[in-house]
Amino acid sequence: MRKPANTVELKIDSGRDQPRQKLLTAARQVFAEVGFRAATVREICARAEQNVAAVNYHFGDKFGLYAETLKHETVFNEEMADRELGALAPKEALRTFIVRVFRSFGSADRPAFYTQVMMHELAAPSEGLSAVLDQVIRPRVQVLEKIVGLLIELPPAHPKTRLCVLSITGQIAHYVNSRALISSIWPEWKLNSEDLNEVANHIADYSLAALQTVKRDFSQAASRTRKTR
Amino acid sequence: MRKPANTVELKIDSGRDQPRQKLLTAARQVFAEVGFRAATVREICARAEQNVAAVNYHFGDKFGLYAETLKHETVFNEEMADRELGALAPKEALRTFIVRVFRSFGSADRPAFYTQVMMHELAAPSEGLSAVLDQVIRPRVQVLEKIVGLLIELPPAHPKTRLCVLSITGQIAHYVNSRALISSIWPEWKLNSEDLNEVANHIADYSLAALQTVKRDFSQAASRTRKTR
DNA sequence: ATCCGATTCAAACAGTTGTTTTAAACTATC
DNA sequence: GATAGTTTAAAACAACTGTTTGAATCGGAT
Repeated sequence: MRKPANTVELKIDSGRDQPRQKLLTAARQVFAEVGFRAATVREICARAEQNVAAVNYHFGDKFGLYAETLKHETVFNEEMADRELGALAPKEALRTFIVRVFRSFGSADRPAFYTQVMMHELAAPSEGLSAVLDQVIRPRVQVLEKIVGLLIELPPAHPKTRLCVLSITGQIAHYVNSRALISSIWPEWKLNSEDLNEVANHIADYSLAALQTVKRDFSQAASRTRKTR
Repeated sequence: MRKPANTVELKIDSGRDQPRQKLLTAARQVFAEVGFRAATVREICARAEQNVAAVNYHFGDKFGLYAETLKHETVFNEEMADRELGALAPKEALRTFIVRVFRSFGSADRPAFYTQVMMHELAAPSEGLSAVLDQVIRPRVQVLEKIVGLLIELPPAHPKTRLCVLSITGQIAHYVNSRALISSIWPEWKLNSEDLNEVANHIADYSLAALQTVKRDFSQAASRTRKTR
């Protein structure tokens, strides 16, 4: 035991690092299920069929494994998605964006890794939050700001654009964050991928209708003070 | 030490149970901050200026304290609020409902207890989830179903009503669940109570516009199959 | 076959957790 | 004021955590 890895060590002989890969996939499972803090290296090692010391040997410590886990899944293609969506009319761009995000959540019984990790990070933030934020959230928000800006004819950075973007992302995130709650309130609601597709289209319809009204109303009566009583 | 409380024991001599109350308020703080699992009885007892054994003596075990904590805050006046909303026109009822929920979240620096506990429960559910669900969530969802049903002229139990309700609750919940994320993306966005009031009114405007379109569109073309491409 | 570094393993370590124990302090009643 | 029941307090317990240790094992170059 001489070089217990803190320097990341490129490792191009990737054919022969089964333990690392097994640890990574097991870790992704466990971190997604219970979050960083509640995850135990013993559980991870058990699933990966590795010794308890393997995590510290290969990744330095528990958080090193977590960070590697977050890094590894970053094979997203924002530019392509951006270009692709830019070619569509804004209305259809919004709809396909929503449908695509929903699809990336995975099915009801097998939600995607980032989806679950983000929930844990939001409830009990660790150092990993900013990584997920930079790599997954921020780019998508920028795409949405652009689309919504076109739809309501306001700049992407306008406060009203931001509110509308959050109205959309809020609707989407709800089916991730509160899935347990929804299933508990409406037990017959299965939320399989077909259902989620219907939900995605509902959100698109709902938001397109709202955005059209925003476009119409917001331009002139920008500063309407409303009493909340 | 003879009767270490598992039978709840009404305790009407409430003037003299400082330790219990101090434990409960300290526990609410800690549970809200880090969730049930990550909370430690030592931290709770330290804040309550009580001995470590106090939790087990007064509440049986850690979860007994948690359950009592959840039970105790249920002195809400939902019924009154419900009756009050029924007297308003549906549009204004929706707006005041949203504003009121936002207000119950507390200000930015001091979010309400249930709000934070629910986040932790959703990310890492414990036995306490169903309690919060029954006492806080379900009643409010029913109120919303009624209002939205009136607005889109569909029964409260209709699937489309459900989707619209979730579109509204999703927008609201987003400012709770993802507050850390929002503050990180738009650091200048302070989200004080004035901001939140503006957000609440935006959500009302946004949703009223969408619901009007739903009412218009949904009645005739109920089963429109849409290709997602 | 031999050697040396890299890897694996069982065991142990140090710290934290919820809970229990045991005795002391308190409180109200006779 | 003595006494029985209730409450507090310090300490210890057992289980679990991430991490380290040091020896055993492996795999390829000599």
